[in-house]
Amino acid sequence: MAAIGQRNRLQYIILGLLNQRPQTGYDLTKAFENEIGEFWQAKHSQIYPMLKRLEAAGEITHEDTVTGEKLAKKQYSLTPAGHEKLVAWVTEPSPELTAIKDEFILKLYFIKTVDDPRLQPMLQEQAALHRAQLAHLRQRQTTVFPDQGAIDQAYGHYLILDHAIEREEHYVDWLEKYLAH
Amino acid sequence: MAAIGQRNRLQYIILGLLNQRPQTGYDLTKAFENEIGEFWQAKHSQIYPMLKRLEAAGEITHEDTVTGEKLAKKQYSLTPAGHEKLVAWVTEPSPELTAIKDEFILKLYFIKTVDDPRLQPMLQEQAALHRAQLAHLRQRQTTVFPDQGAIDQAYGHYLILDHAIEREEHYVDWLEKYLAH
DNA sequence: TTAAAACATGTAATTAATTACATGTTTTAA
DNA sequence: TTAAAACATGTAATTAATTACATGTTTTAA
Repeated sequence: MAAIGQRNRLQYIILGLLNQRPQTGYDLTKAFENEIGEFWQAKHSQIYPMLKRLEAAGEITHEDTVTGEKLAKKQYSLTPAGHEKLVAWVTEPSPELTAIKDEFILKLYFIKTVDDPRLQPMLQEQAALHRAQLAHLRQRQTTVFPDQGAIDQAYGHYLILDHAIEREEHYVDWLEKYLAH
Repeated sequence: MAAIGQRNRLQYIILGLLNQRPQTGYDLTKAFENEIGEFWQAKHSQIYPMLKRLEAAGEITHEDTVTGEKLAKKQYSLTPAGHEKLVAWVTEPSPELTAIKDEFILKLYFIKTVDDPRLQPMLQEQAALHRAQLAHLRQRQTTVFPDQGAIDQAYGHYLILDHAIEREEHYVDWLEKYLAH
């Protein structure tokens, strides 16, 4: 039998998010639509089954709550076993490089010459896309981290948002380097 | 019935690589270990079945060759239908942002304060990893593109290698920004 | 007051991707 | 001369991930 779930990083991300505060599957899904999504992707159809798995393994538990008249919610939180597993994961080395999938850059690879008429429109299109994403991330930064106190309380969150912003800045700079002026 | 293979970008990458020159599955696998791998990942166990699929669809063909006494190779090349499909893919817009998976950045997210004793060793470890990758990519650049003529013949390839190098440079710079000096 | 958006939770079917299994040849360096 | 590395091609089993299906509640803005 192969080592079960040898990788499976999603479980650790969920443990980490629940360590910050108890949350519902819906809340976790939203987290992947914000900063987390810049460095890992998951949809609710992957998250809900994982929550069941983690609960079955005794690493999280849930409490049923109701909003309004009858909207049922499950508020999940870490057990001591779950917390231990999270700490172990954060502590171990991360020897793997960033895995990137970028369809646009791939298309670029198949442009043979600098005067290909498709090149400039492609660069323009991507520049617009990444400028919009950059503006979005900068907006997030001012709302999520309005002052130094907010940074001090969620330093790691601040770091990854800063990283995402710098990445987009450099992506746009790179595109502009090859944009005809 | 859902649109079959609506996404499936791997097939286009293979078509693009075969458009440059006829190649074997082994050659394609090697391409994913170099620059292509910076922007898309695939193993031979995904590539060989895809080659069969593309051939069955009439988009590529192969020619059997033998190296030495009896080592059989299949040299794949594009058919006109395959070339058409490749051109259509390159021409259509690429509205999706880069998908990134970075386990280290995720771990950082769960570091709550600037004085967490795990922070600096984590940053150091990643800096070493990315500096090594950067050195590797720069080495590639000098060997693959020794002069302007090489660049002019494979401009897209030059662009993506340049992009990969800048990305690693900025990653290292970002890590150093938070490294205690 | 009402329609749309957001909140909330799940499963089924399919596809993508990795890891492991399986086998053999040729070249290179010790 | 020989062992290791690289070349070469595949399939099986498993896991990861997406898309589609399925259903209902609450809040917000027109």
